[in-house]
Amino acid sequence: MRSQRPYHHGDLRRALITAALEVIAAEGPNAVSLRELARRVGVSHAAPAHHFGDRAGLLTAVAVDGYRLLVDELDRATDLRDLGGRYVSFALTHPAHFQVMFRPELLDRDTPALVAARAETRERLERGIAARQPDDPRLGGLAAWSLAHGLATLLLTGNLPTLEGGDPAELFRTVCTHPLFHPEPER
Amino acid sequence: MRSQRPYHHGDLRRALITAALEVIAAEGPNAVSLRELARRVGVSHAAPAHHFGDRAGLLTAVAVDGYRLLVDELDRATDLRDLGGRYVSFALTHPAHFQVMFRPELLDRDTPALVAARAETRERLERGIAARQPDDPRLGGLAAWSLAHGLATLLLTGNLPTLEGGDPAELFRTVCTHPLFHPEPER
DNA sequence: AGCGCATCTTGTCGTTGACAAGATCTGGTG
DNA sequence: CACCAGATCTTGTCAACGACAAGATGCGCT
Repeated sequence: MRSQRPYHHGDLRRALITAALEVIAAEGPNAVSLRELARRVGVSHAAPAHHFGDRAGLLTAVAVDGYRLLVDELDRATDLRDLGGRYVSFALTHPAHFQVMFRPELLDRDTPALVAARAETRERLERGIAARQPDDPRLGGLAAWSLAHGLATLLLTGNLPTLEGGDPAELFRTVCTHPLFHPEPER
Repeated sequence: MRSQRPYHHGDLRRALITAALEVIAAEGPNAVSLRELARRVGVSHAAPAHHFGDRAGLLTAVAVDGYRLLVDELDRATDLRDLGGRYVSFALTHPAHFQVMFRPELLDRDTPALVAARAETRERLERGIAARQPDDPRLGGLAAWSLAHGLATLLLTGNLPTLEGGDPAELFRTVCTHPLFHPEPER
């Protein structure tokens, strides 16, 4: 048991990311303040700068964390629709991560770790698509990703009040097979 | 010609919104500062507060402005796919508006003008859907809106580097009819 | 002529991000 | 064991910001 407050925190980096996720979940990424995170964790106001450089550096670390979790989730998918369902489900179960991941102006977009994590995610998505659309994986990936991402975003931003509550992954599967997208809808 | 700087600006409200749109387009909504907008327009640092209350009030006004433009655009649509195409196209031609419109934590979500503008937009989308899916307009609307919104968002956030450059409305139409969404994809 | 109110200004406070310089601890080398 | 190098954290400071308060200005209406 540490007497009071040891000079070295132990795992300050991880603690700050966790605190940031709490703030983001409660009040959004804009409410994240390095000084308040430092206060929560019990260190001085300038301690975070050592680990992350600046605010963008911290949020970039959060985004990388999120991409890793998403990759783990996508790796469990059994087929393409399950892939989309897991994508939407991830967004709703990890809203704090998801929000930061797709807000480029908050991030250091060229950080190697972020570039790598994003590439890994895209690889998972394209692999899932290619298994079913070997001739045109790029366009198919765009279509599936757009639908999943749009559904997730609209749910997260509270633009679909009447439809909340159900299982998001199942909702995606339903939407995915909707006849609206058929080439000959009138039969 | 006004001598130097008349005490009353004339149309400060509009001027501030315009300045805000410039800043958002250049550096994103987080870079918007009431004081810098005041500086650009040539008024004192507290002048904006009179028109918008606070920062959220100003961004809410921007969002309302955007919803009105979007409604005007959607009203020109000839059919459902054109509707989606115009939606995606609007997002890419008015990125500043679009970003603010779907970032609820930046806005005063209960402002009557915003609620009304959002309802009007939703009405346009659902009307377009209902014309083709009279039995289940809600789910069809969700599907089409998700696809359009997801495509727009991914394009805006720079997650689709290899596909940029083409006409976004046409891209939507292509994606919309992709066989990926067919109930029996293997035929 | 003059009153009321919207509009705009000046002044101020607490908070923040960023930077600089110094204190403290840890791990490894001699 | 002595000790050093670097990683980790602290204290101090600055400019910018949002918000608020109080006062100045000018427009429109009576």
